[in-house]
Amino acid sequence: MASNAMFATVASLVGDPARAGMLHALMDGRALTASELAQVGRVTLQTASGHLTRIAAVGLLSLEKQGRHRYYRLASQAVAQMIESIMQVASGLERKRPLFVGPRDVALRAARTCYDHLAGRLGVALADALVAGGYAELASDAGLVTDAGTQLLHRMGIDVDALLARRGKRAPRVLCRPCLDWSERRPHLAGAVGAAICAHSFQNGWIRRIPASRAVAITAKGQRIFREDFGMHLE
Amino acid sequence: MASNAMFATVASLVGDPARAGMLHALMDGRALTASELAQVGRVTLQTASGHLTRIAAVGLLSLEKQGRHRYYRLASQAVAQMIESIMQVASGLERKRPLFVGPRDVALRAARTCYDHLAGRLGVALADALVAGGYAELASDAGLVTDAGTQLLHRMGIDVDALLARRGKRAPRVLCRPCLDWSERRPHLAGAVGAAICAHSFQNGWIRRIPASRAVAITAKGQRIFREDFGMHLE
DNA sequence: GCCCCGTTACGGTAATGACCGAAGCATCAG
DNA sequence: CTGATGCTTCGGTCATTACCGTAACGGGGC
Repeated sequence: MASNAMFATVASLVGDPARAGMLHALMDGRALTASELAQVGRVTLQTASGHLTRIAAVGLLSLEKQGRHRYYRLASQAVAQMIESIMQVASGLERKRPLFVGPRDVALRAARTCYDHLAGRLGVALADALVAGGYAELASDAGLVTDAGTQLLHRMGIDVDALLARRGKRAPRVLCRPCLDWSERRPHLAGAVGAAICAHSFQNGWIRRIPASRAVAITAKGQRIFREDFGMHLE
Repeated sequence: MASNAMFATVASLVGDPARAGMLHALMDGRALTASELAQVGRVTLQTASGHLTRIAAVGLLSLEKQGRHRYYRLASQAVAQMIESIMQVASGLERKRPLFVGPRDVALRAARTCYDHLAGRLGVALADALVAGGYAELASDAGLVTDAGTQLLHRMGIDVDALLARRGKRAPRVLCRPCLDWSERRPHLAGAVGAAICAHSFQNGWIRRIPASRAVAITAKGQRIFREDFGMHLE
């Protein structure tokens, strides 16, 4: 069984403030260098390096060397989902407090990535629009993309069928995972479909990353497409 | 936002071996007394009491007094899902090791509860049977119960429609959450539907709890019903 | 009244681990 | 080769915290 020891080890690895900050930063799915992670963790490079080797040794992070840089990224989707679920609990518990909202939070709340899919008001608005248009159904437990939805996505250039076939599709219907947004407290689209939409949005210049942050900005092109093609209400 | 501090606090609370053991024990969804939790955590009563008040103060546990006993239980489904996802990661990382399987593990692997639904070979077999019979569809991301499935459950005495109406049903279809089984590495049925089936199985004497464990035993009646009515292949 | 379950407090030990400075190793640029 | 950069490793300090004995206190149950 999942020995109690390993369970505690994993949790305690996440439980340190410096490491938590690093993992948090890695939640956008990209790979970051040790020095970048040292910054977000607010520790010196040596300390960060120690943390990173420990986390990687257990297997929560994977390492790829590139020249004299060493890039760390989350080892798997499972790790991302774990962090997400902890954030879920943490933000739920914090709701009592007089919730401080900084300027960086403003951008994060507007639109951000959540490992591999879109979150924030953008993510929730997208999910709402898909549901309202009959393109998707979404419950707290699970979601699915309707036939109309797969057609819409196909028109936009996302081939959902091919996507699921590549991943070893099991169900005859296109199912997807809802992900409760910690800032909006409403579900948005995650899973393979959510990831595909997010990746496609970057590729086609609908959104772009805001440097040194998980936040993303919606481009003018994106504004138009989200509004006209997806029927979204932004702001 | 979910402040980094609270995030780390929550994770570090789970990250202590004694507390991890207690939370693990609470994953069957029942409420346990402080002394029972002290036992599973392998610490004295004072130490356990300290841990418990700390966890409860943050909000991961809820307390209900009953006579001279104080029962602790997981505060919410979100907490249970968080623990589940950590277990997920931990068991995945441990797969390299020469996996020790004790006698207690045998029972756990056969059939157990996972907070509010069934897991282990029983849970997976149930999910497989529902899928094979066209009663459900299950992907790694999400799942749904088909019309045939709701009818089957209705015949067995579980009114899925009423259940979802009570919970504020949003989607026109009956969606449910898959939960990757850490011992079988295959998905089983979770969410509202999974919980309903589990509760109903207890009520009707198809299964019963094995004392001092999350494991459950399948009764003779249960054997028959699972086999004949659900078309399951047990063992 | 006494016993039981549980919390709380005090005092003390022991282990853990977070942290930084300085040195050591790679890689890249010139 | 040389210097600069990115990162790791080593050594040592310091703070945190888990843990237990002991003990007092408080309610419930009998």
